[in-house]
Amino acid sequence: MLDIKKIRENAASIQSELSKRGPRYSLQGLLDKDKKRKELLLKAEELKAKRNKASEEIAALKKIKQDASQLIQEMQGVSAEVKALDPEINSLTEEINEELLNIPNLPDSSVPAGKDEKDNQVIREWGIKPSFDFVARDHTDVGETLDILDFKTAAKLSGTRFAILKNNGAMLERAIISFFLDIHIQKHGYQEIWVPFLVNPQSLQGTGQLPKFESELFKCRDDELYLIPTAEVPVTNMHRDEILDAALLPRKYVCYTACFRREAGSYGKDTRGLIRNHQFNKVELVKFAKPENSFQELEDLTHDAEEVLQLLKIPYRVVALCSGDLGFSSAKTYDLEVWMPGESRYREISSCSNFTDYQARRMNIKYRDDNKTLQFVHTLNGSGVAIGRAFAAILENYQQKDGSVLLPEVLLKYTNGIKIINKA
RNA sequence: GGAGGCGUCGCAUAGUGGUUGAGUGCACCGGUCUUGAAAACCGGAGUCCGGGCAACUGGACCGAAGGUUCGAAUCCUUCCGCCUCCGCCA
Repeated sequence: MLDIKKIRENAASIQSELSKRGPRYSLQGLLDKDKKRKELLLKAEELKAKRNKASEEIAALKKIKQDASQLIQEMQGVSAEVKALDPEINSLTEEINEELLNIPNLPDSSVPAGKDEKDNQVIREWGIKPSFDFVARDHTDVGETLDILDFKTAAKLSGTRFAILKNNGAMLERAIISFFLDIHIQKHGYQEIWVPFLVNPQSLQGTGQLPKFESELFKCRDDELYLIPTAEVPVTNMHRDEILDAALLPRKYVCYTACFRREAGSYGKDTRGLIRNHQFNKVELVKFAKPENSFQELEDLTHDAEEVLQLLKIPYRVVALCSGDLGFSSAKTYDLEVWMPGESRYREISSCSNFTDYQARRMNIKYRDDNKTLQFVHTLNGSGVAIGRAFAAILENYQQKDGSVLLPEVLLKYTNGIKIINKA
């Protein structure tokens, strides 16, 4: 969340930065409540100071066995006043907090201004789009023909937007996961971590999914637990309420998890194939960084994610999200988009963001700076990268005229030497 | 699911209604001593929210929320978390 002190001091400029996101987030109600709360707080604290002092006097009087009944009577009145004020202050505090939780992060000044995804900026492109002497098919078509993807049976088990991977398809999914993990662990120096796929509401509030986006989450009926929409949630929350050792920053984690999203509101969109499923696999990169380095860390993290696509030799581009398309908690985001020949378009496969101190403030994650002052860390994360979409991209970019799919060379050591997927 | 135990300032602990402005040990920071270090000794240190140009100063915080009281780490209620044992189980 944003710092209430900064909002108080720079209301106008923060308001204008917020409005770059598009929908109006008004700070006025917040400021009014804050002012009211401060007045009441001052009053209550004065009363409490008075009471604390009198309590000492009463104790002293009782010790020498003198009568304190007049003071006690007086303090009964003071305590009654306090008892009236405190709940009012508490409910104002709660309301203020609630409003703060619903205000998104401020876009960084380097973020291109814009309304929606059409205003996103292509930063760079990599690779050569494959050319085929036949009509390229989409991954659903390719996968079903090879009997490695089965959406019909998945629908029987769970409904739409689920997939079953079969035969060498299941094997390929596993190979991609292992390959991504190994690159980030061995080459990029991330620490491997394995986490729960179910988390409590507090964790989701920490990273920003709650309270505003509950409808996107799968929730357990009998327990206060949610299925994670991304590994970002458990991994970032590992350090909730902690003071991190400055010498160990940046901390870099890589984590494979399944991810679960309700995709409410995306009815009719990408209903086919692997692109937008309720359950998908992802290898996630998460960093905790010092504020002065966080934007450089974002560049590095983005390059780390890009490298797995380069190694797979899949063409992609890097896009800077504009202010209107930015995620709720993010100050700056680069999307990686892979080329999908079957659709003749780019598809998002990774999203790399710097959340600055927004999540850290929600989660209370700090470190001591060079002056030994406590500061909030900056948190970052990015997909490195989504497995299902990488699977789809491989099928489309590596498809052959006869319907088979060649496998990227770098995967050979993970596929038990299988170089090509043919119909079983 | 059943029974029992426990949640105190980074860690470990003391503390059952009023000098608790939460003690002690370890760890931490500064100093003395030392060629340097260790040890020893001396001293200092928490977080959050306010007021003040500042020195400084008010309030809150002992898992959480309520309650009793002039006054709560301490008493009462509810909740949460952790541990141990039993049951069930991959």
